[in-house]
Amino acid sequence: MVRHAIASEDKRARRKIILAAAGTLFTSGDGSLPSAAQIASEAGLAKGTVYLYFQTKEEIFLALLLEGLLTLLNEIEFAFQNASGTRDAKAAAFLTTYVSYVDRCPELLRLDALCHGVLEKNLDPAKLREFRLAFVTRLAQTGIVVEHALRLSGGHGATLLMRTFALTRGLWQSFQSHEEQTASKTDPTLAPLCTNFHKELTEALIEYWRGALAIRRSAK
Amino acid sequence: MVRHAIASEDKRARRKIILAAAGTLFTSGDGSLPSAAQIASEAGLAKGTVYLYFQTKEEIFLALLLEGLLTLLNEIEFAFQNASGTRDAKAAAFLTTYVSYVDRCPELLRLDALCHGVLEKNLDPAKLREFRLAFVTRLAQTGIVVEHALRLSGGHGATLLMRTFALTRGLWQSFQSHEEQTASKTDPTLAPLCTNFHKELTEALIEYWRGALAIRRSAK
Amino acid sequence: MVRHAIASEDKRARRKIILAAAGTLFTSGDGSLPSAAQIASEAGLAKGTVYLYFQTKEEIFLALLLEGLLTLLNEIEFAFQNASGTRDAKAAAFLTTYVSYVDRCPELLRLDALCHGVLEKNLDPAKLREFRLAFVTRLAQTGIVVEHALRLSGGHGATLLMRTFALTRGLWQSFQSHEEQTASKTDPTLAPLCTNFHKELTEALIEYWRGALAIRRSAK
Amino acid sequence: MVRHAIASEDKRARRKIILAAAGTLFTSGDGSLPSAAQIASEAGLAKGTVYLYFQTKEEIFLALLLEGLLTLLNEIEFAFQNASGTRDAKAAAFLTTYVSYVDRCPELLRLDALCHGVLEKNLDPAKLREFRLAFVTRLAQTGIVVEHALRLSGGHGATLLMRTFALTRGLWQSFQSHEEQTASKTDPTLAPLCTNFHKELTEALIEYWRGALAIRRSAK
DNA sequence: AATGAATGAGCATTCATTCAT
DNA sequence: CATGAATGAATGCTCATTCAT
Repeated sequence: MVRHAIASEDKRARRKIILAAAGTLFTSGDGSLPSAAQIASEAGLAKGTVYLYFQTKEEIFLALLLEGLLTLLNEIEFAFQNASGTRDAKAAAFLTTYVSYVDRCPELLRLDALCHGVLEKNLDPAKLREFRLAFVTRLAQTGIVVEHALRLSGGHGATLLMRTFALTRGLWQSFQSHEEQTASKTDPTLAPLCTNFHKELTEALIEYWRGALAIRRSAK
Repeated sequence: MVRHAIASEDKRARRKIILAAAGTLFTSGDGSLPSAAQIASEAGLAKGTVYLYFQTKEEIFLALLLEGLLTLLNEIEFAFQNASGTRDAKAAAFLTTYVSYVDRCPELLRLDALCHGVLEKNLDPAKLREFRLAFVTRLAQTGIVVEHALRLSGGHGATLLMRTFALTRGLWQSFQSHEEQTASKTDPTLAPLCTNFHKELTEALIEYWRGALAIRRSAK
Repeated sequence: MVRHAIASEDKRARRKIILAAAGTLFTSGDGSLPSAAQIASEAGLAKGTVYLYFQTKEEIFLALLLEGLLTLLNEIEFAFQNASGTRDAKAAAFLTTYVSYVDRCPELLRLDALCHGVLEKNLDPAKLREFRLAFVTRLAQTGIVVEHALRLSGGHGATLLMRTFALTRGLWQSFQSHEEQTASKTDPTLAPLCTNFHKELTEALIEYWRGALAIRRSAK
Repeated sequence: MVRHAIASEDKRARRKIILAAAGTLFTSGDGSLPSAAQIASEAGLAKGTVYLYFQTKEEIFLALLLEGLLTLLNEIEFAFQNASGTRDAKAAAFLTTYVSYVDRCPELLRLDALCHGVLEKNLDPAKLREFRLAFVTRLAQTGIVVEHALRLSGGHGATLLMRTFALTRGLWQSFQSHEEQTASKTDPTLAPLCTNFHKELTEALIEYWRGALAIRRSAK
């Protein structure tokens, strides 16, 4: 039925097809990981074929998460390369771009939230290390771009981004399961949770960045 | 075999026993939720009995999470009530206490991480709302204590705490799965992730609080 | 809460309450036996109390089935006592009455169908014998009335009724699960099953009685 | 371990193996449906494999029931094709054959009795319809053979068979649970039920057929 | 007698993964 | 390489019944 993927470029292409299928299903799904059978079917492949390209189902989603995170770092880098003006202006411009992007990719944060406690469970530790290495390597790169743009000292760029993402993830998880509910019925008792995520994240990041940059500056 | 819990105080006691059993198993476990059978056995009860006190297994752990969060809020409140000195001194004292506490309760963060994607899955939405309401109510209370201590205006105390917890959760998830590995094999390439969680959290929170308090002050 | 049933008349009354509750639930239910908890609740009693009056849940429904069958025999007897005219006229009159009655009591046949394969499974054999004895005793009685009315020889009345009920039960089970479906969608391919139960039963019984009476007559 | 059933003939064979295993267990069992695990084990397959061929456990037994019914219809058809002599002679010959066959296949009636209230419970309605359609289609076919043999008008053959089977089922259920007991302890008080099933069924069917054929004849 | 808390046996089904073809 | 048939581990929950109060 399906052409064999002989050349390694074909292999990579097939991997992409599987990832795309998994992504589509996850995005439109209910939050749980789609089954291997569903992924295969969506990709137009047999169940066994999927396991020729990934060792476990979780590996697929780890790859998907990595892809999402690298894209996010790309965006960040791009935002800083185009930024101009004072340091604070650059930071402000970045935050706006960043929050918008994150807000448009809820599935990234949904997947990220599953990483701890679902993905981990059935994942080769080596693969996990590989994942982290790839992420951190890219993060370091982007960190340098940030350092240049904001005139920070070495390593501080990556740290800043890391904490920025931590705050993002943490807030998203606080607000997440909530969103659905407030959509239908506004419950005044839950007020502290009820601001929407976009606004909340913006405010929190502005606070954090102000503090972080103030310290870095004064530290100089 | 087992005394019937007839008085409502007896019932509450039995509930506690179940929660304690679940907590013990989770803390010493591998990160997944213990089975209902294990919990019952650990509690010295029959499986069916557990379901007289909780509707689903997940409900047990939601209650456990709530308990942990409320205790954390207690600690926070206590820390602020005993704090003295300038605003910054109080904040610094609090952060020290807070980080120490959090560092001593990794299971709280482990459980919290499961909430999204594992607990949610098999949980009565009403129970979830109840959980959030209880948490937010208590959070608001503690928020007021914080406001008094730091002379913040209304609502800012709860927000501050919420974001503090978000940053905590987010960072913990970044560092978590990592800890085990660095314990055994130190891998220099993962440097940005390798600072230990305690130090990282402290630094990040200092940055965030500086920014948050600076804004609040200047806003006045 | 509830008065103790001291006198044995009270006991019988309570038994009736339980039976009535079980009957109500079964009639309005989906075809499966209501749970012991439901019955107790419907009867306004505690679960344990029900087991003071019946040894197993199935025993309740066996009693209910017996009640229904005895009532049916009552009706039959009554029909024959009031019948007049030729033997065939009496038979015809009886069949009309009988079919109408049966058609009005679908729960009796529903319960009867459960007897084999559900009730039996968890029933004290002694109780089962008791049930049959009570039924057969009463059947013999009614059989005699039938014999008088139709001038049959000894034992033939009961046999006639037994087979009449067997045909009823057998046809009902053929048509039963079917009824619901034909209600919504008439499927021409199922034609042989599609006549309604009332008509089918009437025709079949007329055939059977004609044969049975012809034989009895010629046998004389 | 097990050869993969790839060709569709292999698949059909495996289906048969499962059905045979289920049949064996049911026949030698206590009247309840064997567990899925038992069936798989008896068939020499893994539990999961069974579910590749049937969607639910109940579906297996529905298929088994259908098989039994179709075989019965085969027998009937065969009996009539070989019959000769007057109409009554043919009928009498048929009844003898029929009763003998039925008496040899008690598990068919046992399974049939479960259909209402056990099988139905966990069965896709579509499957149920499919089952009925298959049965009725075959019934109509056999009905035509009967009509030719007995010179009945259209549709009466199927009806006759339907009612014959209804009477069979109904009587069997009356006598069934009884058999075991009378085997061990003969209880004279239950006399009306104590004739054995074979004799009772024969008599009842003779009566019914006499009536049915008399009517059909006179109707002409 | 009445209560309702405690018990624990019982089981179909899914689905990630392997491996025969 | 691709396929899809085979595998079998893994488990929450119900509910009839008992028995402490």
